[in-house]
Amino acid sequence: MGDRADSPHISVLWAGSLVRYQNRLVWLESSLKQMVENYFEDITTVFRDRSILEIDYVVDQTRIIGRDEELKALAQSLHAATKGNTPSNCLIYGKPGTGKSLSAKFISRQLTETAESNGHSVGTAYIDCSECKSETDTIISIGQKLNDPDLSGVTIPDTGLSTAKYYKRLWTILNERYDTGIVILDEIDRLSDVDSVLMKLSRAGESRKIPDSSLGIIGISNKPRFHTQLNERTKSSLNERRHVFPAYTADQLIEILEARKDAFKPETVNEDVIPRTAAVSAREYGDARKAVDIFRYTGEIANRNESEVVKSAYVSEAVERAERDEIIEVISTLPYHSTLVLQSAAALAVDKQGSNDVVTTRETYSLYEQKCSMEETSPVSERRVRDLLDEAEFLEILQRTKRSAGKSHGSYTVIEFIDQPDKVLQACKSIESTG
DNA sequence: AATCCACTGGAAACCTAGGGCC
DNA sequence: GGCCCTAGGTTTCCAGTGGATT
Repeated sequence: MGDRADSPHISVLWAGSLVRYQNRLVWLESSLKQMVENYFEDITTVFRDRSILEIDYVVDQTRIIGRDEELKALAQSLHAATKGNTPSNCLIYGKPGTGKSLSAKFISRQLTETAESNGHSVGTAYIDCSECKSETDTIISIGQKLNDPDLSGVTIPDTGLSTAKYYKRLWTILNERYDTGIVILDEIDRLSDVDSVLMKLSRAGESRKIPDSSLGIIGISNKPRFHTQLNERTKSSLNERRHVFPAYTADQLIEILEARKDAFKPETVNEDVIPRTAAVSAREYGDARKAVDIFRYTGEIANRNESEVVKSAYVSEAVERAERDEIIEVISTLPYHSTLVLQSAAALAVDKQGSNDVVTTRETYSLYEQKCSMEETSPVSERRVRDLLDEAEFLEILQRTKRSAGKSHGSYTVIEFIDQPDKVLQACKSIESTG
């Protein structure tokens, strides 16, 4: 034990140097704080709560701005379900951003609550058909959303069963759990076997597959002529009511944007920003989603310019950015070879801008083959490329028209871009660079 | 009105991957 | 473990088409 550190003399010395050392540390720390710039402290932001400008944010749980008439009409079609009876099937049409999905979700929630207070159970399944394109996938999703294995006694595995078995399990779930099931099929036109799905769902009740339950379908599409694609038997068994959602007016857009103004700090949004954003959006699209996007971008531009207020001068740049992001969003969902094909077609279109020359499938394919050899990937067949172009046409990136060159020259297809081809080209490249 | 031909798009089949059921 | 199921991407094949020209 007689350790040196135990001797009182040395302990005092140690303690003294320790105190000096600690003081020195404190001094160092405080001077460091003065020297190191805190990059977060200097950021000026006009936002108070940006999440209010996310499209899914629900501003008001009790209503949807500008859609009172449409909600009333939907309620009319569905009201039978509040008393445990079979509701009418509905098809909702309207351009993007006209509040179709929001309204369908809103009304089905209200329906569930009202039915519950009447002592009836309603189950709702919201399906985004752009994410489950096949019939089986759709039925799986519906089943999984409505199911509770403890109550129904069945499970819905992700794969492995035949389509017929998935249907059977869905009927069991409906019988065991609900008086009424509501299936919302958003972007229903993306569904490849739409006739088969609608036919089986709409006939489930009459064919006594679900004797203890009933089923209502709400289809949502932005293609006004969607129902003409359905075959006659589907149409007659669906027997749907159609609801058309008009584009928002400038006044309604103003109201929508005003309701989200709290996303910004008080007094940061100049008076003319909202009317200008609403006017631009109403003139070109009547699309609330885009209007909200543009509104958010004006704030981001203000931040980037280190401005403490959002000025109406930022609106046109915000519009451009919204358009660019929209193209990028669409293209980024496409498979790799699809972007190569689009890039080829867009490059040709840019090249030929201003001339009378047109872009054809054949030329696009040749350029695409060259691109593939540069990228060291093997090209898909020309037939497959026609399908990829078909998909791009469906997504409204481009449109095609068939022409004939006459006797001994055959026919060909002309590809034209709906937006400026250089924007498509830029979008493809930006996706490529981000991986 | 008949002709001609490059191109289109439907159909079938193939392949791989993933998974449940008995 | 063997048999069953489906999705989704792809290739191969080929009948049909459009419209300027003859």
